Amino acid sequence: MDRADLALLLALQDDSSLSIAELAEKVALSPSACHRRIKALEQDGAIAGYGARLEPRRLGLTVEVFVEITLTSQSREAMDRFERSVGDFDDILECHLMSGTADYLLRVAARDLDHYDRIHRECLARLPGVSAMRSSFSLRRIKRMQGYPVIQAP
Amino acid sequence: MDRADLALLLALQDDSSLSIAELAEKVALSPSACHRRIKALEQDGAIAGYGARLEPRRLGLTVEVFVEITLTSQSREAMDRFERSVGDFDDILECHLMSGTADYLLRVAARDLDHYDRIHRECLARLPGVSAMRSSFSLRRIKRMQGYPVIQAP
DNA sequence: CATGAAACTCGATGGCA
DNA sequence: TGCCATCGAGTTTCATG
Repeated sequence: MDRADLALLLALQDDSSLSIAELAEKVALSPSACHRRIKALEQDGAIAGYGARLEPRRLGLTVEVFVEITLTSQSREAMDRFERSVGDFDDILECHLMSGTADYLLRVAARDLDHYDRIHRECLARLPGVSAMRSSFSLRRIKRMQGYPVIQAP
Repeated sequence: MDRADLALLLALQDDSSLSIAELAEKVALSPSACHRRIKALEQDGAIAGYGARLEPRRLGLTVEVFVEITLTSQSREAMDRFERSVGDFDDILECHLMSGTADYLLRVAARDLDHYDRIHRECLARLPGVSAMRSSFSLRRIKRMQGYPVIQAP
């Protein structure tokens, strides 16, 4: 994974609709070398896939929520059960096991507050072993996540 | 924006490397109709772009942090200054203006704790008008954000 | 006027030097 | 590894309901 690979990853993360020729120019590589490296990065797993970035507002999603969750028990079984359950609900977009006071951080999107209320009752409230739940609403998105920084190890 | 458009958005968000023919089959549309609708959705802004999903571990990023920030003042000027500053730092991947106790939620990724410490000093500490900052570390990613749910309005 | 089919063109792919 | 030929897919056009 050299400098050219990192440049490729950065360019592809930013815009994967570029043609091989355009990419090749950006990273100062021959088109064929470019093509081979991309295939290698895909096989390697560095590139997990390709997707369209959708505008949530255009999907009618006006509410974005971060939910901090504390479990009643931090036993291995309780956490396993909780994590398996998280996978079952499509309304939970993202989930992290966290350090600090809360145990988990969830991310949820909804059409409006009514819809979020429904998700809260039908999905979040059904997660097993939850002792406390704190929802924080995003009032406005200042900066959108476009991907991860691609930096060279020092 | 009818049912077929939503199905298209969902499919493209999930995997934009599909061919038009494959997409057309998925959404039960003719390839040409499929092509036209995608172009329309791109122009419409529903599709903001296309990108590769990179695996942060493969980029050497082992640390992912959510940072809650409180400002000293909630005046329009203070918030504007803060938000403009957020845009200047590439290390800040995402930023939301939040309801509740904290004012802003930031998302940061780093190679390791040393690296995060450096980001903390050279980037986060330089944000203007910050009165309190609380970092929560993601110990493990349970569920990855693949995009937004595409649902039909009721 | 919107839709589907077919021709065309361009870029991705694989083999070769 | 770079170049070229091939093939397949995206794009445009035209004909049709």
